[in-house]
Amino acid sequence: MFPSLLLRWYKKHARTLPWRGHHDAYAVWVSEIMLQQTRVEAVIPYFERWMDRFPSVRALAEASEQDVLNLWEGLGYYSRARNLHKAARVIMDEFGGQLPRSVEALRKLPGIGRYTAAAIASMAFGLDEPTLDGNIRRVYARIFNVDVPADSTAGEKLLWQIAAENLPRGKAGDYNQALMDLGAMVCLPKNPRCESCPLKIHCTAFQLGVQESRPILKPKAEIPHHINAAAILVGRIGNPPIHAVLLNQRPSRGLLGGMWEFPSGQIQIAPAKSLPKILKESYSLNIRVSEELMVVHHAYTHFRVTVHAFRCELLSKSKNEFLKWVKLSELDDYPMGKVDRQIAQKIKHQLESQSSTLGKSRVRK
DNA sequence: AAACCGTGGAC
DNA sequence: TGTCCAAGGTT
Repeated sequence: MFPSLLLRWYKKHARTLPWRGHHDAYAVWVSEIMLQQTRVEAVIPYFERWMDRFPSVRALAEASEQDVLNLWEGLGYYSRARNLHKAARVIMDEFGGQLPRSVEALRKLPGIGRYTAAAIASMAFGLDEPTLDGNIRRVYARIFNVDVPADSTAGEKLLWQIAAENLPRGKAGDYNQALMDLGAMVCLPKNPRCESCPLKIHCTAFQLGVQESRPILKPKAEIPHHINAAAILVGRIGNPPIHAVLLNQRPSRGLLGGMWEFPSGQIQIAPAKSLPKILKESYSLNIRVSEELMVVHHAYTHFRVTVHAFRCELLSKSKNEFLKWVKLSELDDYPMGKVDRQIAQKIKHQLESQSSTLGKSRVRK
């Protein structure tokens, strides 16, 4: 029925994307991981840089995690990068550098779930595997007017079944991508372009005029708002002494795992007063607050945060193994989340303009 | 099952 | 301006 209509539409309207036509399973894999919860436009420059720097499974496996996270900085969901890195080493060790050619084996690799395994299997290996992502879920929920929550257990089961039943044999790769292109360009979440949709005559939700309210999704929990305080400790290291700042490496699990940050903590109120106590408890750092440098607002997926960044003075040395003095000139080599990168940039500019002013005044005399 | 995990663009 | 949400996976 509609699969052949969709494939015909796809031949004419398929997007030209850097990872299409690669027929290199590694490129397909990298692109699928990057595309998880991330828009095509955001992925393209990262994909190009990645394939340039890590052109093969071997190149990725031999890289350091620091290098991997640096290339990923700004894309978000950093466990994807760490899992990609881990999986590359598994593929070298257990599969001789070649991706396994079955969904079962692919799914055992870290970072590859049901969707990604089927996407790689169908697109890179030509296997008859149906898949389901946010686009395909929306397209099917409209065509078949699915009226149970699409993100519930029952809804997911039904939609995966629909995906399997409608899969044209021998064309799964193109078909899966066609569904996603349709979802991204025509069957949009809001204001879908139904009049130019090749499947409108088959779309139950469109016939009933309820396409805007499909898929039905479960209500989302409210997100909390936190207040954080961060300490900017400036020192001098090396000979001749160069400006450096004290950074902390976050634990490998959880938010911004493995990334670097300015020592910080969550507080209730009165950030300047609370900061010394927090740093004492969390990092064994004895500090005195000197001045407030900046305030940063940021929205993560599950909470919002307001960060107060303070210039501070170190009162005694700390032995915390996760803390490190980093030269301003080497700040870019340390992967950070957006908030800390913003703070780092500001500190860098401030100290650079300071030292250049001092330099000029010295020259004058 | 529900919570957790980033960022940026569109409206 | 706040809200939604985008080629999901893990715990």
